[in-house]
Amino acid sequence: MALEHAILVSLLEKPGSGYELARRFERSIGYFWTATHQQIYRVLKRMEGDGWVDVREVPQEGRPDKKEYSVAPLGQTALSQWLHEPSGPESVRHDLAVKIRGAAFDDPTALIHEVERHRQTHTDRLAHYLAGERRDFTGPEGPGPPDAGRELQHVVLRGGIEYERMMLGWLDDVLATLHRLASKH
Amino acid sequence: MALEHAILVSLLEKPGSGYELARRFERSIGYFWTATHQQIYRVLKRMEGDGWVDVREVPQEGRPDKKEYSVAPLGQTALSQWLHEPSGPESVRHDLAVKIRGAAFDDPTALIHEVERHRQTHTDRLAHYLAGERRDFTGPEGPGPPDAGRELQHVVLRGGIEYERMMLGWLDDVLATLHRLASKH
DNA sequence: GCGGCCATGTAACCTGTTACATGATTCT
DNA sequence: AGAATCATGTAACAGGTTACATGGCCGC
Repeated sequence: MALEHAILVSLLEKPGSGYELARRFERSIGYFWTATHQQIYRVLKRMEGDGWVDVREVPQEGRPDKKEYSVAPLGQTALSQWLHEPSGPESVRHDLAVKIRGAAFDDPTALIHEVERHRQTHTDRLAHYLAGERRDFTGPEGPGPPDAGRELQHVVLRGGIEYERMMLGWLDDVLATLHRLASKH
Repeated sequence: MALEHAILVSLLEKPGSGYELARRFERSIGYFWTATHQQIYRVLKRMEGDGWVDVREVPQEGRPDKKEYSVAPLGQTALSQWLHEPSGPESVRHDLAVKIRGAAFDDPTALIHEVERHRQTHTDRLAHYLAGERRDFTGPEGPGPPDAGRELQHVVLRGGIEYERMMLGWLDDVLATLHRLASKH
């Protein structure tokens, strides 16, 4: 399992509460690892029990108090160990591909709207990624030391961007195929 | 959930046993939806109880008897209904991206081997997909009616091919980044 | 007053993974 | 003799999803 490790990475980048982690899993990290707040609270509690993270109660004004988590030495070790062991092939789950093959036994044209909907979400995400790239990764690299973290975050973001571009191209191919099938009958 | 639906599509393409389905989930269908045989037997039993599939005991010589499943009318209806409802955004799980961001807090160069390993599996898969495309989707379309099923299977395969190409490009980018970080210190 | 954000959780349930179990046949 | 393939399953556990629950503050 790797949710624990994703949380460790996020907390190393910046300590925060379960709620804040949940928000991050809807944004940056969520682009390659999804998790709900229930899942996060559950795992965080286990990690606390295992001594992977430290907790600090932070009283707040005007809003509920929060528990700020940060990575403990044991967590560092666990992460390092995980980084050094090979990870298997990722399991894939593409509803849309199943639907496209299933459409052969139903009305293929009925899928056009669904595919267009997906196309829209990928367009939006691409725009969002590109905005993030412009915001965080343009300008001079600075005269200081080359920031490894920054470079690595950037290359992951580039992966997201390429993924969205690939998907848009493929979805156009899918739409063209569906339209061809529609006109041929 | 869509494992049920993936099974329905597979059985519509060709009826078969649980074992045969498990094999298909290692090949063609497995490219966009993974499942183990245990999972398949469990779900198949539920689908049988729900009247989505019919079973036929097939005695065999020289090998164990098998149960051949095929889609029942209720299953057809269920599939059709699923095809017409929108599906949410797919949940993503990319260990490698987590590891890359995590590498900022460890030794980034240690990841090089892991990334190269992934690169190799993607190279292999691409070759495999391309071989499948040559085998199944070359030659004249034939003078007969345009086969919707064939066209749709092909467009899904093209998606797989584009995905692998994108991944190879990105992994090269990742490797270049890791090497750059390694040389700068 | 209503909806949304911040913040934390519990409980039930459904899915997915790993390990174990059996047994005949075919190939090397 | 040993390994691989065909064929079906059970059991235990880990991980993920959905629904429910609470409660103050802020803006419209």
